[in-house]
Amino acid sequence: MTATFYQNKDSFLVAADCIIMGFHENELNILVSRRQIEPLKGGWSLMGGFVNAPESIDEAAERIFGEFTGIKDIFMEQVGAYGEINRDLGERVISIAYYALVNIDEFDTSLAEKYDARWVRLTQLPELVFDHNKMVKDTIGILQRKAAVKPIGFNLLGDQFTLPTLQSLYESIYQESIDKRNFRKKLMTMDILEKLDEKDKSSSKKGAFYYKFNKEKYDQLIQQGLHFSL
Amino acid sequence: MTATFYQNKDSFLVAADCIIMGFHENELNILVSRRQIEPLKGGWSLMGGFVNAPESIDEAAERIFGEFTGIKDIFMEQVGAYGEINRDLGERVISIAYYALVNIDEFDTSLAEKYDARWVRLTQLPELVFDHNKMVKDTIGILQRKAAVKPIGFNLLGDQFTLPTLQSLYESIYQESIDKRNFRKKLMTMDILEKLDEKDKSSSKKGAFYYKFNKEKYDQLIQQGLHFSL
DNA sequence: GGATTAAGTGTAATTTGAACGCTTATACAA
DNA sequence: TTGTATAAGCGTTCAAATTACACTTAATCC
Repeated sequence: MTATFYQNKDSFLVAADCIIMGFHENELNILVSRRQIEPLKGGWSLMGGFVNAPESIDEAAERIFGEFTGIKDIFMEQVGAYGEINRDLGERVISIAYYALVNIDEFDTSLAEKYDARWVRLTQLPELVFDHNKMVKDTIGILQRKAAVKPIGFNLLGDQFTLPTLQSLYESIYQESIDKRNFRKKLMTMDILEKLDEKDKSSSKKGAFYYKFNKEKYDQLIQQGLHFSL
Repeated sequence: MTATFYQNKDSFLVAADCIIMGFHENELNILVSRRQIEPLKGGWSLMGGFVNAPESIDEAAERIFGEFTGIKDIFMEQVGAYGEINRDLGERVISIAYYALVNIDEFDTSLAEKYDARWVRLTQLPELVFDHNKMVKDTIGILQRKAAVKPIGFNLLGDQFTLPTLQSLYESIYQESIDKRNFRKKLMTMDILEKLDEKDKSSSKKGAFYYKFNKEKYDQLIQQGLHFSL
């Protein structure tokens, strides 16, 4: 392909880096891997790859995400573009960061092993290569702001979950503890959860009822002017 | 420069597009220009240009902003990366959008004329080339969310302004009317404005007192845990 | 000095958010 | 079988924030 309109312009390698987040044992986790190539081969890194010509940047991010996880159809949004000249020690690369929220329990670890990838607790995130720590930090900011007003947190859970689990998810997103009764009251007022008959007894003798997020009801209430807020 | 680490990877033209916003006659305005080059030469367009190799993407955006306005040191933040394959009809270009908030009255129009640029009311934005309307829409979303919790709106005003003007600024950002007394009460509670002795009599016989945003006081109060909210 | 115009001001009612402790269901051990 | 231990589940009170709402004032112009 030759330039037909824009000539004598510089061109750049463009990468997509994925901040893949999960929730496990009451903590947010991030998937990191050992970098496979030089420079900084073996360093802790986000999942990344180069954008190819025949794909959009969103598609590239989805492809890269799929390569590392085997999962399609996931909640994924752009964080932003990172374009400092020397951000990549190899050569000039502009990177577009994306974050994905996954249900860590449905996660197939076999692919991850291939890339020497592992989940690390957000609170114990190691130093990552290049500007990847900044990407993670920016992601957390987005997550904190967005989870408060959109029901994106449910992407981190299976399709049934208990209220104690949901609460601890929000506690780990906001990094602060929440009053149990106030939290439940707010949820019940919004009326977007469906209570199931089954209980999860793995973490208490009494057991906690499972709930489901009712997306149809949520959409309907939003159309009626409800504002999600947690 | 030859690739030393990353070989056989596709490279891309990268552009920066600027959503330049001002506030005039109680309305948000956006600077648009007639596109100077093919394809779609003459179409309404945001201010844009290609990123050059020796600059970061932020620097490119600042340079392009400066070329069109002559202004340095402006409030400018990234909106995001736009990377659909055919978003630019010329050839494949990945664009990083930035928005800037400027004081429209200090604006030098001579440079703008050179590029056939003009301010148009946000409510009467014409159809722009490529995905520029989407960039504007995304910017408005960011502005609405961010102006509510950070004092970025003041960038759209001169360093002195009246309360009626400030209120109408927020009304045009949120696209809804605000009660005068409640608006003032909230501002006064935050205690971040400094009342001046002078009045602006251009829009009423009584005249409205000028105020200044006190950044030092604001920073200090933020450190003490105050949350800006309007 | 009377009319016009937008600026400036306070209070009551409602809603929202924050704080707080006891009861219940179940498993497991004695 | 009874007792004990554990986390789940539940309601009320108080404070704070938000909303709704109407008259007075300063200055200009005629």
